[in-house]
Amino acid sequence: MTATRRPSLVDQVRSGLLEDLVSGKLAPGAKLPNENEIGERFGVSRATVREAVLGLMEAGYLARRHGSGTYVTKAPRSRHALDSTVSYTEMIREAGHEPGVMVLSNTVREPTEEEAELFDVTGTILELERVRLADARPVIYSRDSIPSALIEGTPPQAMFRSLYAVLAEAGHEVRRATAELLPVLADTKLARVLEVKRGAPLLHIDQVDYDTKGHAVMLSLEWHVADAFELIVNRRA
Amino acid sequence: MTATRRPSLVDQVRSGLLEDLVSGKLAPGAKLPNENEIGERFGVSRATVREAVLGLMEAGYLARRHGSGTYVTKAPRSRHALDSTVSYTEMIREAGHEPGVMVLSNTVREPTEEEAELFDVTGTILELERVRLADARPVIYSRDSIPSALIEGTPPQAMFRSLYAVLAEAGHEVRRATAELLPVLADTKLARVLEVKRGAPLLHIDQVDYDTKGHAVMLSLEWHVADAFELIVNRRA
DNA sequence: GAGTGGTCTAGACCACCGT
DNA sequence: CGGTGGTCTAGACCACTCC
Repeated sequence: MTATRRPSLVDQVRSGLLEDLVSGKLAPGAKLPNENEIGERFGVSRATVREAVLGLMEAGYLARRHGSGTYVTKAPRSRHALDSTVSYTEMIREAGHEPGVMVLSNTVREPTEEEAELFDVTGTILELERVRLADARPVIYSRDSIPSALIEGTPPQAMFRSLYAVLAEAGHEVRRATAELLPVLADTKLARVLEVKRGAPLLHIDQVDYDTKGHAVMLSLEWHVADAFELIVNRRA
Repeated sequence: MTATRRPSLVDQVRSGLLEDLVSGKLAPGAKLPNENEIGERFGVSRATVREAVLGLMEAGYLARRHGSGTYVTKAPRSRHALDSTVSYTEMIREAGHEPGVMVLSNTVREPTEEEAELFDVTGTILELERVRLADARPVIYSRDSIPSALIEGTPPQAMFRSLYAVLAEAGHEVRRATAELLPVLADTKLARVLEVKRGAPLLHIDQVDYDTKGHAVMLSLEWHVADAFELIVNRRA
């Protein structure tokens, strides 16, 4: 259905300002009008302007300086940042490569002890073993586990699409995730599926995805080829 | 001086709620009073309550459900998350280890091409080569570069403390940072200083720190021992 | 001192959840 | 339907920056 909702006033102001940014009407380093003037332009209150600006600040486009003004950031936002996207398909595409997926296995099995503890629901686990491709080159090997109960009725061929889309359609949209990072060496199996040498450096990511209600809905074990694409993390004090 | 500033009302409400959380008065899964009641309790308006709750949501303690209520998150917040701290000293301490630092070198030199482009100021670069310890075990080797102009007048012995503290005192408090992650293998030098085998897996982090004005103030090249402590990244959709 | 963002209020109406 | 969070307003005063 993808209900077409009226964008909030905050959204409208944010989009309006963003348009000025990408069109170049507001160049990097330029100073924005003050908050009252922006409010007049869009016909909204100052509180609404502030929330819109806050969003653009978090996205890295703007910087506020108390007592001075609001300015356009010089350094453009880093794409495919690890902390602001959860979809690797998107990440690969934004890095300028053609994303692809190869399904190695698709099984239903009993939960492991770790999974039984992690997931609130009981029952079997659907495990998907895949290799992601960037321009036909293997870049990520992953083993994803989802409780079968969460995606009952989803046709098997849907598994070839994004698991996030599958979960969202089943009413379990992923809102946030926790990822643990660990550098490892490629063993024989990983070397084969990722087409690297045995002992090559890989980044292992152990990730748990949570839906809007805060329930764990997917466990992902991933191994990333070292130089496939830049993995960026934005850190804040 | 560390000016003692009156905490804002938002801070007071956030602290008050946080106290209930850590004391267990509000158990995981419990439902909070509605926003008007919280406002009455602290004597503030609903907007103030909402901003405080927003902070606790971003920190992962609370979850709001439209039309239902605000609830205490079940999974406790992961400590030493890579995206919410920039100080490794803190990270090591929170992981339950005694942090330590060994300074390998402390030199002043001309900027590299990359540094000249990155930093807004000109002049020489102060480079600090260090090994961080957790309970006397080497866990991170780092090479930090700061434009000398930014920390003029800082006594040399200050370099043994946190560089973030040094920068903050010089009026360049670090607000955010961008980190690029890359799994690598230990070469001979890294193996020696980190006391691991040659070819051992390491996590290389290439980080740029920015101050409140958005200017780059420090460039850090780091190599982390694989299993020293868990590196977590919180991701949001 | 003039102008900016930072904080806060009191109230209104809307959208969603559960009974 | 009542209760919850989601959005928004109009106005006030404070804190900081810069001339």
